[in-house]
Amino acid sequence: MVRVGLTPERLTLAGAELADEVGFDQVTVSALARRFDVKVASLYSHLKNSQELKTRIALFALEELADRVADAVAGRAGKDALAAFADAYRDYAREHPGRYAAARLRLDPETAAASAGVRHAQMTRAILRGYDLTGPDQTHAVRMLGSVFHGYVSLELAGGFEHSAPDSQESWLWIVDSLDALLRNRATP
Amino acid sequence: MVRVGLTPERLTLAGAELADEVGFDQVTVSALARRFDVKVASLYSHLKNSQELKTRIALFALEELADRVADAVAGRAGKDALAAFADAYRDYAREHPGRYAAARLRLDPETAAASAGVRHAQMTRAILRGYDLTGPDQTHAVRMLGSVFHGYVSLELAGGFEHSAPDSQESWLWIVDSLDALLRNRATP
DNA sequence: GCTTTTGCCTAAAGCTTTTAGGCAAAACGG
DNA sequence: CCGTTTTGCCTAAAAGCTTTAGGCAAAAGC
Repeated sequence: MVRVGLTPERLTLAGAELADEVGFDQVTVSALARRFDVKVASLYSHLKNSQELKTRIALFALEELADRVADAVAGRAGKDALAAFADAYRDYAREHPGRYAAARLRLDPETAAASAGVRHAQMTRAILRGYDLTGPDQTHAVRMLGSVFHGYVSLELAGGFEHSAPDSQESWLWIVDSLDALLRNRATP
Repeated sequence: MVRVGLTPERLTLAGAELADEVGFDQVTVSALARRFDVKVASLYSHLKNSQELKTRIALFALEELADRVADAVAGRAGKDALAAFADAYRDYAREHPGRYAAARLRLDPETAAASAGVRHAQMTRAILRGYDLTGPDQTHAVRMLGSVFHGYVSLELAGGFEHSAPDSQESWLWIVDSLDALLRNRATP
């Protein structure tokens, strides 16, 4: 009986990889056990249940994505920062579709409050510092940016823009451009 | 042995209702059988498999949503049409979260091409007739509108805007307003 | 080196999907 | 109206996923 050295962390990472390969909702405790070549029940010493596995992958993905975004926007401002933010988001989703899907898992409020989701919100607000938006306008803008980026990436991943011209990349640039113009127009004089 | 009168149509509708109650991914052949108080295997005379059930619900939802949107935008133009389109979309998602999730199911290309998804694209383009966009700009705009509306609705359904001011409704109006302005700015002179 | 802890195991129950084959109710045809 | 065909729901059963309980041996601690 050789010990493989399972830990919640290793299981989470392997789960994230599995998610990217087969899709987040195909991530099961069974599939993970196969991947480590151990019996299914063995994983239950490290995970409370299947839900915990998914939550852990979600938190991991949120963190990883937040790190990437932070890296991308560091030292940038204005439209430059906006584009870097948008690209970081989109690139992550394309490189790691399963993890991206995981990051969208609905977390219970306490878990969400303790997650890197908070950093995401902060960084979005930071982007908007370049645009002089005041009061509720800032929140509206945060919500709009979140919606556009999430919406676009999720439609793109679903293959929505695959079989039609122009290229998705062009639309992406057009949209980022438009958002920049929109935010500048909304700026308080 | 009383016959209940199962048909693919009744199963689809019941599946849609079930989706709204418990979430689209909790819709199972088993749950549906329980709802009709018949044995699970009985449903397999009417459905090829679980996937077909889900696809049927998705197609049903797409159709229903397209009907609603068509109704909402009929006789309107410009910003008025844009707002009606947006609201129809959002209201459907809030009234029928499970069906809305179903409508986002990834369909294989042929199924998608034969679905009401085509009408959705046409109606989005129709909205843009009020904004004099030419060539690729129109496609970019279609993609952006789809992204914003889908993104917002999906974040809202996930509870993303629940515990913070200002009210979600205000942001929604702000966003529709902003999109209208954006599209007017993009119009070719 | 001996004890305690830990990690992976077997066993088993419950749920979902799916296929195969059976029997009785409904529909059809004379 | 009765006999035949079709249809609809049934039982049975296999295979996969989740989860719990209890066991044994490897690793860690003294």
